Amino acid sequence: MEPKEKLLEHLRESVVLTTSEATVVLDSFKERKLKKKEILLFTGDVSSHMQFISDGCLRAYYMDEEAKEHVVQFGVEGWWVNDLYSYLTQTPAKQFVQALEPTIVLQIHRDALQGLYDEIPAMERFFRLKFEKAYVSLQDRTINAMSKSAEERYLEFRSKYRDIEQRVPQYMVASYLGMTPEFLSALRKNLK
Amino acid sequence: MEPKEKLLEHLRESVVLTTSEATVVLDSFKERKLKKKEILLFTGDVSSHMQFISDGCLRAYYMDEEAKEHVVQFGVEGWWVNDLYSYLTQTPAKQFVQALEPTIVLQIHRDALQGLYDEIPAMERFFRLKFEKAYVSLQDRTINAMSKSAEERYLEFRSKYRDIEQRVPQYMVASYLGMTPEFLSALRKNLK
DNA sequence: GAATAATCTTAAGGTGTCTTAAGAAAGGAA
DNA sequence: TTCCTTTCTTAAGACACCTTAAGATTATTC
Repeated sequence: MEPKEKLLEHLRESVVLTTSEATVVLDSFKERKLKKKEILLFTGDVSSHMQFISDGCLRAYYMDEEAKEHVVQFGVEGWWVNDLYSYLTQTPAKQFVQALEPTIVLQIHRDALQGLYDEIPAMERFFRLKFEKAYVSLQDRTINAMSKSAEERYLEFRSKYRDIEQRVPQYMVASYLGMTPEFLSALRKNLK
Repeated sequence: MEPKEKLLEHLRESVVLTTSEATVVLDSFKERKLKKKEILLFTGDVSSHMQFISDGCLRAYYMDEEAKEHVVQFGVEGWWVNDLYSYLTQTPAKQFVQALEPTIVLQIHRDALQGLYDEIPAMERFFRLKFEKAYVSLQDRTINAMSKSAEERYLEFRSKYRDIEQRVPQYMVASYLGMTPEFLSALRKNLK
């Protein structure tokens, strides 16, 4: 399926759009292709687009003071990725966003999106709903991160995102789950 | 200041409301007073209201399998509290919401809020913006919880929410930060 | 298909945080 | 004021998870 078809289908899972609204919306997005390992957003740049993943897989991560990477988020087809803090506050990003596979994203500039919010109420509703859900699932992750053991977190991740586990390196999963790759490796051994 | 005045001021920090819109909005909220320790939402109940805190202080928490409490969130004047998962999915709440002081909240039923979304686009915008910000700050908390030491988390909490630290028992702060009260106590001793 | 890079595993020793148990201090109710 | 409840502290021993370092696999590139 074409990237923009995917996006439209994705939007219509949550809100109602007329044909003419759909045209306006889709025309606001530009396609961007990324090679494996290519970086979509660099630390220090200001994020100025929202990005819908049409194909492929990305991660958002940051480097701490000791230059260690921490994976904040994965994204696959049908998800949105960004350094949202940078996007919302227009300050330099603290995160990188990087393709882990050949990837296609659809980007909309924040000015254009602001225009859509004013013109097409369904778009404002779409993002209101999107953020509500995102908040709830992030809260779930936070609670897990703080109160569950490494093994429990891994098992939950595996049952929830089996597809992602198979597509990304194990050390990135470890990082996403807040443990060392060595510990995850040992833990996995014990499971079998 | 009157509860509804506070709410209106709060809304107008983010969006524009005409006088007549303001009236419609405020009429949709009902005031509810809570005594210290009173419970606003019980585990097992379905959350059907969004709640704005006009005065006082609350916490949201859940009990794990071993009957230990985990504080998910604090809220003071000008914040919103809820078990959002229960509210959004209309399933039984996993969290309690409890007043930690004599508290006044303004509640709006989800059906009424849905009506406002349809009638008054500024309200949809308000919550879109609210959830964007909430998501970003929760993400910050998640990153901290996963990658920082107990001491760092506590110091950050203290500098960010000094007011809350002074209003709630220390063991609840420990729980919110994902550590035991004993450890927080020891940690604080070392700081001086 | 060889060479190089990326990823995963193993293991020993260390540290941060928890558990348990007890007592001390502070707060609220009568 | 006094009593009872809630909250906070102290300390010893335990354990989950980390660090470091090295070698073993598996992918990627030319």
